[in-house]
Amino acid sequence: PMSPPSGQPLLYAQPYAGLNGMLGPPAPALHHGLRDPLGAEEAGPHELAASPPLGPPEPPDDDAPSSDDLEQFAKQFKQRRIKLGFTQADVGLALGTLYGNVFSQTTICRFEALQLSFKNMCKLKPLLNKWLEETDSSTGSPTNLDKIAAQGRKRKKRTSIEVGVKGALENHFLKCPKPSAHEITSLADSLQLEKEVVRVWFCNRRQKEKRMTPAGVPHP
DNA sequence: CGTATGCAAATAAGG
DNA sequence: ACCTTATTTGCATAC
Repeated sequence: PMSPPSGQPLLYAQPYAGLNGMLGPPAPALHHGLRDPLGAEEAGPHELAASPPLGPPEPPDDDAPSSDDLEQFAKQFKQRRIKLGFTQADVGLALGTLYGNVFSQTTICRFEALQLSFKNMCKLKPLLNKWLEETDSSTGSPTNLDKIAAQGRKRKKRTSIEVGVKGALENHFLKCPKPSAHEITSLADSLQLEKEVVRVWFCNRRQKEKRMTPAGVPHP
């Protein structure tokens, strides 16, 4: 009586590293040795099949990389990156001033370590590949024209909420998990936070709550 | 110093 | 305009 269809809350499954035998209904217990302090949780049979070149609504180019392709690319990317003398942070920044989306050192790090979801990896690969070509090739790339910042920064900077403020929010949450728009505005004002930040905080907090409370507790 | 990670903001997509 | 669920990122800080 649980596990709704396609229900896979928290934790991203490990996409690649094709080590999953495709079968084995109730016989997991096999995990590769990787950084995975948590995890060890799986419920959704995820068929990681290489999407064939077939596809109805396939956007422009962009073939469907296989897990192996990604693995290989990531490895090669890191190797070349280092050879060229760039740090992960450098790359993340370059992507920003070059294509508009900045990425953190963290993300580049995870890409190289294949620690992102399959879909996410596919999305970032073209970007990193382009940077690599741009930077690598052209030994003689004359003066690298660092374009204007062109802050196409699309993503909002992550807000760091102070512990004290966090406590206050937590307090309110206990009293009322779903405050009205008005209450949120008022709370945001008193805590000196943007209303949107507070609204999202509650959304995320509710999500966390569900995650912590396994289904149920039907009748205590 | 550059890299790896835990926790969790911010976002995406369907209501 | 806001919620929910699922995911993508990244601040902070531990290696």
